[in-house]
Amino acid sequence: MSDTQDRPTDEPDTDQQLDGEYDPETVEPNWQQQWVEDETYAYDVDADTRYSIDTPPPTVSGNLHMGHLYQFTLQDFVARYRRMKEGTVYFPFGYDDNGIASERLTERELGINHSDYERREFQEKCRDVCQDYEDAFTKDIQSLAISVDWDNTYKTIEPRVQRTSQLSFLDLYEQGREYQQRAPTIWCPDCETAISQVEQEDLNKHTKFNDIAFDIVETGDGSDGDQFTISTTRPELLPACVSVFVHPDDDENQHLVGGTARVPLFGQEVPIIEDDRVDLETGSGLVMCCTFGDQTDIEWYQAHDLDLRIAIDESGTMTDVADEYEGLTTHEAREAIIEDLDDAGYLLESRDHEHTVQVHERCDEEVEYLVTEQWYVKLLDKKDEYLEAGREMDWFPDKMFTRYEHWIEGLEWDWCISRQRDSGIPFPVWYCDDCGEIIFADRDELPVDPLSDDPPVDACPECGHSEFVPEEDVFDTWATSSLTPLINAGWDWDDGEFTYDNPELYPSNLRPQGHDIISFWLFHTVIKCYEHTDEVPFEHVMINGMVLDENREAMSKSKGNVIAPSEVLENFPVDAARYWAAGTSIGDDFPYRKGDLEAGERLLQKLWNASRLVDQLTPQAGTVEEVPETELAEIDRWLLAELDETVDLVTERFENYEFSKARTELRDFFWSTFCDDYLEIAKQRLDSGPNPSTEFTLVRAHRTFLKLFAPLLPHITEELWTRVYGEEASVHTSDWPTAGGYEADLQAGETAMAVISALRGYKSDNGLALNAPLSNVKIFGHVGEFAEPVAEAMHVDEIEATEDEPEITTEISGVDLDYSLVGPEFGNEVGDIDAAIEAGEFEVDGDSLLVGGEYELGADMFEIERTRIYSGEGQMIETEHAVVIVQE
RNA sequence: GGGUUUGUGGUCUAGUUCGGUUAUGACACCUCCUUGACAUGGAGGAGGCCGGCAGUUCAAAUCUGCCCAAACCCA
Repeated sequence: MSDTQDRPTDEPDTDQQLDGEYDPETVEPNWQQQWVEDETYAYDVDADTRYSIDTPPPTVSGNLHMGHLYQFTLQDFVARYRRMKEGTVYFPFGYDDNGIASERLTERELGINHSDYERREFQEKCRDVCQDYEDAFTKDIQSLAISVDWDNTYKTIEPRVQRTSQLSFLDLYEQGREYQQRAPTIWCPDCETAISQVEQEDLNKHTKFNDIAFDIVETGDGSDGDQFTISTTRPELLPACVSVFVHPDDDENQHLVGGTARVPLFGQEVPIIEDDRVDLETGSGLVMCCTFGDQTDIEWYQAHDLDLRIAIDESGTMTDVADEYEGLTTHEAREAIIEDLDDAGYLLESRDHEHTVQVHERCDEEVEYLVTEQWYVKLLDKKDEYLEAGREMDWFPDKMFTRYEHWIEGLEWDWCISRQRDSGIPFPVWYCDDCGEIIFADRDELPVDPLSDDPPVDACPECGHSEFVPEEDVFDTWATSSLTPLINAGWDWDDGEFTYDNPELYPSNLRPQGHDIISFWLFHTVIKCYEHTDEVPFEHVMINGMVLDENREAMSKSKGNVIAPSEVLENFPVDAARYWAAGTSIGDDFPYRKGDLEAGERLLQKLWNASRLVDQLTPQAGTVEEVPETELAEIDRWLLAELDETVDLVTERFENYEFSKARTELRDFFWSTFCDDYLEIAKQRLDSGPNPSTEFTLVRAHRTFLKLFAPLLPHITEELWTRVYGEEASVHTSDWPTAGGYEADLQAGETAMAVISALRGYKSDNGLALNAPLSNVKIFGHVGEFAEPVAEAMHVDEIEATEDEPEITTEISGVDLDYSLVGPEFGNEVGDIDAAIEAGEFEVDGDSLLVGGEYELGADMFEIERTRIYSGEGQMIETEHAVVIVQE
């Protein structure tokens, strides 16, 4: 590392030149601290224009990973661009710390179980554990230069958010969008709570497929019968068996339908019924129905009005229905029952089997289906409306809308929002102990906890009874996190109506999030906000992909391929990591790539060195005077005109969240046009004394580059902005650049740059130093006023440029056809034309081309390809639009 | 099992909406060059016929169909 970097950053000195190498190790942490101290990213309520981002609040469940780094960096590109473009940005930060994830973290961290504590006590422990993680997380986010406004943060467990969440519950109930029902529910026996459809996922498990004999009590048609076989993976459900099903096409077992069977060991007699939902391919073709083993059991239970036999309780323990097995866990009961079946001669076979089971995504425990009383939000009756709501938002990339669409189309359950957990936001609800009437909290009193607060009435309005039972359940965590746009806008209830602290923040401009939670966070947010406000919560939705390892595989602890951000940042500057993150196509999964980090590091070095040169060439950089366009030298105007195009292009890229293209196009223009070409020219022009036109151009271009790079590379641009120009205000709060309306002969410029490039190649090929003089160069082509700059940059003594044809002999070597014109005109004769040209059977006749004596092609359809032969002094080089003759 | 998305040189990627001449760029690789901002630089080179097959067309990476592979979502 350089030892010349001990300059204090708080004393900008415009006269002091940049020197040495860029030292991100000290520069980056300095600025991160400075930005937080200066509140550089504070939201300005009074600004005329603004942009708001509904930041995803991470669940507090562990440490920062690459996904966080990637996702928050993408959001930060938008935030920084918009802050410069619009003036101010609302970029808050939240922690989602009220759900099962943080409960399980607390249990893990402290080695405790929630059921051993009072709810209050356990909640306190959760808060403490979460607080530590949140503090560490905040530091991490700051060290990534995420430009969050740290004055606007929230936690989903804090009282203000609890109030919002309970308010939402009451409003949806009043609108008739919620109901309470006792029904089969998806249940996690490990977490001991109801869960919703989205929280379950598939898992392949090894298990045993058991063939069990059932005694026939009587057959359906009175024929003889002794036993039949049922294949099941879940023998512990035998006590809950309420019927046996036969498929209508199952000829072999048709005689059983209408009969009765006896369940082994438990003895209950159950009906044998016909139903086409039986899977003929699996097992014996006969299936037992238990209340409940899976969703089909629920359907059968409802369709055939079967008995209810509940053999498993909330904790996955066998009930008294299981007779002697009562008190065993389901796993223990399974073992015991198989053994006893075997002893009794009812177990015919037990074989290995692999199948897919539904598990709770948080703990991988197999779900059960229990009949319990739960609260639901209605979804199924408004699918079409919610689809339409999704269409009202702009999706980036738009293909991600399909996921939202399919999720809604596939919905089969209303949303169960009650959870039997400790850490969460309570339902603001009590029940009359006598008649069961539901008593809701007053909106003005929220937040309430029915476990410690009294209901708002002394007597039941229905029956007059004065004893009440509190609702003990808490909300599903998504019931609260689906309100983030409203939390950000300060949605509240005051004086009999809904209000906003910051009405300008709703709807939000942008919802950024991963594609994995479209069906969780995005869907639930859209429907809840839509029901509360009658409008969709977002203008744009930006969906990011997942971070993969270098072999394009998902990072996971079990694969051991997880890369920690801290590991990356030990070896690379944050700006380099951001350069990598900008390499994505939005929505696609994105591999970690060391090469990109290295390329980012090189760009930082290039930017630093180019800035050093600009700084050296323009001693008065901070105070350079604007030169009117009419007084600018042609070459300077050309650079500024090219820059205009890049400004427009990069702006459009940011508007469309095309960070990868913004990065590539900006880098290319900066590196090849500005550094390779223009700086070389400027260097020579300023060599011969002061030149206001070039100095102004250098400064204008350089300042523009710093701004364009600022969203992607916030540290180095800030450092240069301050040091080169002595600016006191941050580059990140400066205005986004706009095109200056410069006009120049871009075609001539392009040709001239190609000539420079060709001369550079000539010198390289001929073993000459780049600064070696060339005595004479002739350019045949349109380079306008740029011959002189070319001569300066390439150290040419004498240069001549002419648009005349070069004084060389040519030989026709072929014909290039414009197939977009020739094709439609000649159709399937194109093959003949090609063949004739190939055979040399063509001649030029004035403006047209005669081919094979048969076809006549117009002037716009072809171009004659010539080989140039030069035998004069010097050497000929060809570029696309010019021929150059060089003499050393 | 169904659906969605993706499949371009060793790696990553542009181009695919509205088919059209030599398929873009970066990283890695090879050769040459100490040039006074930068060797984390510059010049040059090799490497792909666009997952596979079939079709439409004068013309297909680009359109259609089928197949294969991967990821995700849902059964």
